[in-house]
Amino acid sequence: MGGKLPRSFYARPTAEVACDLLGMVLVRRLGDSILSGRIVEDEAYGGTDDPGSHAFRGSTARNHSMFGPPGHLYIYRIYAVHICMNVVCETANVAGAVLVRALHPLQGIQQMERYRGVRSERDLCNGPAKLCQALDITLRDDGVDLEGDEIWIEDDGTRPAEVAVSTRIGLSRGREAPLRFYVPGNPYVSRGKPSGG
DNA sequence: ACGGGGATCCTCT
DNA sequence: GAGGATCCCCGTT
Repeated sequence: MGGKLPRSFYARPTAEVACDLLGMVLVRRLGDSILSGRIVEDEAYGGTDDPGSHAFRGSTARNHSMFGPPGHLYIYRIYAVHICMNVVCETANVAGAVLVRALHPLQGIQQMERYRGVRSERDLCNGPAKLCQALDITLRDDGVDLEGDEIWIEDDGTRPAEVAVSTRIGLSRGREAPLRFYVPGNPYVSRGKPSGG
């Protein structure tokens, strides 16, 4: 147990945070409702030294949050349609963020089904854009502080039985780096295929 | 189960 | 002006 993760948890090397986030519970408060799910898959993205990262070419208007203080969200739109959610790591002015890729739904499943428009529990949060839709996380949440009371991550004492590592999914550059972490055999992991190297 | 294509628009070159 | 850290739908095995 330990409750809401403090900023110090995020103020570490990004790959280390990505590994440690497996098993933690992402919580979204919407009014009086609580939606939550356990993180079963994520990826680490570095700074100006990581060609697969949005921060590779330095700070811009879009990736600004990646260079900010740890423990905040970096949200972006992808393929014109979808939203992805990242947790900012490292220290201020050093870019680094963990892309949350899949959740095992826990609380508020009926509400997630409404936001997603699907009934299958396994399809609610098994992809980075799916989980944002399920938890009603939008571009307006870019920069949100995870020490606040809208979105946060908790440690409920549960740890994954096993952790596996692979290359990241969907990249054309930075494909070789083994920075994707997931719980092998977990049915809520996304269907994407690692980019390989 | 797996794979290809379209949607659709903002950001940076 | 090109190209996405994706999803969904529709094919074929």
